Amino acid sequence: MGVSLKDIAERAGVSLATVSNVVNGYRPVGERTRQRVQQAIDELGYTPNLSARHLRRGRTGLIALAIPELTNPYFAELAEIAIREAGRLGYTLVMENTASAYEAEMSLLSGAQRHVIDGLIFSPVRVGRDEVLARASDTPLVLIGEEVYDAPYDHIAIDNVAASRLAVRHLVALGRRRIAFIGARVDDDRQAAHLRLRGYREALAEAGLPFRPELVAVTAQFGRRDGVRAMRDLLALDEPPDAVFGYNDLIAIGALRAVTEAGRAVPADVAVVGIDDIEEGRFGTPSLTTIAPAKEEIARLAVHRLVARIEGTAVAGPLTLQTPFRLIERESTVGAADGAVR
Amino acid sequence: MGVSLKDIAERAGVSLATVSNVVNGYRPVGERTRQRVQQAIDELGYTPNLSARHLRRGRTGLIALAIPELTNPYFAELAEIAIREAGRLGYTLVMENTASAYEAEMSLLSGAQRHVIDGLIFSPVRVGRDEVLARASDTPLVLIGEEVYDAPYDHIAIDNVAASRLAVRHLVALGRRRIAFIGARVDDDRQAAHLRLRGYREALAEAGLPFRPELVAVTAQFGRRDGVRAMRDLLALDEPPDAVFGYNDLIAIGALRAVTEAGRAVPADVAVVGIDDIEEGRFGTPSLTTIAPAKEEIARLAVHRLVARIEGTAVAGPLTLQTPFRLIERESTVGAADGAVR
DNA sequence: CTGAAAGCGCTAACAT
DNA sequence: ATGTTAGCGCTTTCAG
Repeated sequence: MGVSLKDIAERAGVSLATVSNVVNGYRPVGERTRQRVQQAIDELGYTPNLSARHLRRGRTGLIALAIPELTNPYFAELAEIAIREAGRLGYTLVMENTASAYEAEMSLLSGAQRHVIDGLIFSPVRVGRDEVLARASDTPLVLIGEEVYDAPYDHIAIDNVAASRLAVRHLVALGRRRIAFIGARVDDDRQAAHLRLRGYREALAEAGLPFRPELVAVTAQFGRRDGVRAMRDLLALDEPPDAVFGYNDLIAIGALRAVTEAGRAVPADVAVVGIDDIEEGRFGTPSLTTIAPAKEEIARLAVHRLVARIEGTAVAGPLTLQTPFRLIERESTVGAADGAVR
Repeated sequence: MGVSLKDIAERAGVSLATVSNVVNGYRPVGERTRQRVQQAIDELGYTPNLSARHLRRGRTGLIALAIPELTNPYFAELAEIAIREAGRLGYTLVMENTASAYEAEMSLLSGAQRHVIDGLIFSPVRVGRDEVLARASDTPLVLIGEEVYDAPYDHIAIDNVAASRLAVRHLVALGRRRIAFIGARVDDDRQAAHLRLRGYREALAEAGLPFRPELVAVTAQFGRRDGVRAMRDLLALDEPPDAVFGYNDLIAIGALRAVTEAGRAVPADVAVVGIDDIEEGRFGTPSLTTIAPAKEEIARLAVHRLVARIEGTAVAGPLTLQTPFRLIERESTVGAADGAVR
């Protein structure tokens, strides 16, 4: 073992409690005592044993961020911010990879990690409102990304319907008439894919454009490959689309690849827009027009809310927080301007 | 608090030790006793308190993966595998973001996380041989990615010199004569960038091509933007390169973007190759030729070696393990073939 | 402002 | 095969 509180107490000639108070600052400590203790700490190189602290406090200092995949840059960017914020608040963040699997999501949700984590930030994919409501665990939970109506949990996300509307309006404004949507499993109306589809339909309706089911492509996952496949199918239609709105940037990037492979021009023949504003989209050719969510804010809010719940701090404001987003126009819809990467 | 061992012991009418043995299996337990205990566990919904276990065992069950940035897809892919492997071995992996900062790397190396993590997998960027050798902490350490000669630690990486040689030979074989290299801080000869530069020079020498200092571009970081900037400079030369070898895929992707922006053709005017085989490179236009390291093997080896050191298991084999790699030819060097994404 | 001591839940050494 | 118990290092009453 290393240096413990006891060692410091002996060295400084004070009690355990006093050392603890110097370290934690719960109670005032006399200036001279404090200095002696601090000196002993420095000399012996003391670091608190967190396991002991956690055992005593009944908390572990660990919070989990459960996401479908770390290799989706959107989640990697989110995770990077969340890790930093958690650290600032004295917590360590661990990543849980659900791989979009129902079992993994349920396991996390129902508290398989009790005694391991103090709280959970969860981005559900397969699990819906019913499962969240039925949850038995009392581990604090913050939801991100998905809409789970009326659940008694904090929920942080962009307004998916409005964001999608904005994306599609942009395509409409460019004069596109046959606008396709590529998303995943839209049959399940609890999912964000459904909300984004709804925004898509609303924007079409606003513009007086008909909704054409054949222009909606369903994918199994949310990756680049899914976008490629779906786009190939769309291009094979008798009347292929002149624009595509992808559920996320990865799907949109896949679509971009498929259009280019097919020898058609972006945006001349097909304009493409996604959601997420991942860095990859800024540097591709063509660069990708996208809806940029306030990732910094989402991650920061999620961590702070969760920590507040864990520590029992009063939390003001509604459970559901909608974070801002904006349209970033790039080459995939408006073509190359000065040619510079933004 | 929740349900503890004691609660189970009372319910099942046995001692604490017996319950512990049912849970951990250290000692044999009679079949009937086991069943009674198991039933109590199920009924009361017991999960072990890890803080207590860790306090008692003197270990936390946490290992850290310290990388320069999670948003570099190479590291995200590595992390995803490492998280999975750690979980299989009963450990939880936490990510430490050094942001390529010297202080952050030193802090981790010198054991600021003592009592928090049982071991560290570390991908150094700023820190070199001297710092690693001077390390005082006794937390087990496994190095990945960088060459730190003669340090008494496990080290897992590809042969950077050989990998670079392979990449540049490929460009030579395509008939390129003015081959540039884009890397970071090559002045420091302890870094991988230096090794990759050496491989580059060796391949040039083999081919009887002169080494031209003006064709070596130095970047501050390892991102796409760095690649763009460096490539712009290279293109501004009186005699611009006809091929570029990027330190990693992100830099190569930035270079790709710069070439395209400048209105030149890839690979006709400039061929581009990187290292890492990140998924992004497979779906860009043009797709990126790259050296693919065995990421699965690197991550798996790193975790297993580290856990072996933590648990004091005898570890066979040398400290330094070189993992395989291979060249993947794509459009950025050989042009579009059938147009299909691999 | 400081000290003494209980006890968080668990594992492992020692008994039986 | 099972029981008893010390003690890991810390925080936090309760005393002084």
